[in-house]
Amino acid sequence: MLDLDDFLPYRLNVLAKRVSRELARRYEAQFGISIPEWRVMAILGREQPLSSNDIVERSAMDKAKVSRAVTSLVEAGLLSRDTHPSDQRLLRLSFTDKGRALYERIAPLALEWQQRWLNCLDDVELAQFKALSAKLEGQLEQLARDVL
Amino acid sequence: MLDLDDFLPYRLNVLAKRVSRELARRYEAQFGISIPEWRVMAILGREQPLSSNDIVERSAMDKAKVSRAVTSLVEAGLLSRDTHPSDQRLLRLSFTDKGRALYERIAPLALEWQQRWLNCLDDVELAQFKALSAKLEGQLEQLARDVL
DNA sequence: ACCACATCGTTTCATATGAAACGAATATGC
DNA sequence: GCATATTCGTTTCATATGAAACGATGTGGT
Repeated sequence: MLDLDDFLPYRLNVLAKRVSRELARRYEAQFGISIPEWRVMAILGREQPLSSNDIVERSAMDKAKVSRAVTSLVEAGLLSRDTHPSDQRLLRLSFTDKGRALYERIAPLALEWQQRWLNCLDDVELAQFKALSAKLEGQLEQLARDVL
Repeated sequence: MLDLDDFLPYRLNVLAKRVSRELARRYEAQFGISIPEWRVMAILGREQPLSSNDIVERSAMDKAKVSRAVTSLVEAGLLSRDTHPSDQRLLRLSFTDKGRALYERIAPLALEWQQRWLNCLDDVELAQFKALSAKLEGQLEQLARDVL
């Protein structure tokens, strides 16, 4: 029989939504930044400058969402949006000083929060969980391809 | 440094969203039913009749969402919505014949799909994954409570 | 009996979402 | 070169979302 509490797609959704809610509560309250905006920041924290499309590829967000997040961040003075010199369709997104400063304040807090969350698992368990998640994601891609 | 690909809240969200998308594709295409609607059906499949509030408690959905899903299902002729005899605030929701028939068609397919997804893990791995998910969810509740 | 308060489900409202249409810029085929 | 197709990012549009207001019903205290 189908028991929703044992149906993994459902369980995962509940878990993921709760994590998001907890995190969003902190981002938004303390820094006035939404989750999509924070994702853009996090990606730029690793690599800069990037086009919107680069961010779409690295973020699993659709381009409309990225476009809106970028617009907000530019309006908030956190990102600069220049056009690529040799291809005017592309943006060149990078932190302003203010943006980088904010990133450097948030990133450690996000990691620290994650740490507090994950410390209910030991190292082996955490590694297992990540590995199994990756397997499940891989399998999902298989199934998605089969349908097409 | 913060690497989004290694940031579990993000990874979980991506995974959960992809699973939902895959499942929704099947529910909606084949049965004309949304995920919130399907959740209501799944809960009623286990226990009947229930009030909207019962479903809220069992489903991790907010009451507005449940209300809308129930309305759709009633309009589609899949649920009957009677009022509780001794407390007129409560609904008594149960399957119509058509609703039960649909449930009995979908449930095995959902389980079978889950089966195909999860068969990338062996039994031990699956048990581990579920146990670790549960731990993470428990810890999340702890952290949420600390903030309040 | 009455009044204040709580509970149930619906509805309203402001916001978030993503698919698709779009305009601008570039690449490709002929 | 020029017409066509493709890519990039924005905007539009229809829908989904959840917090809060709401009306209806019940409960409890006096």
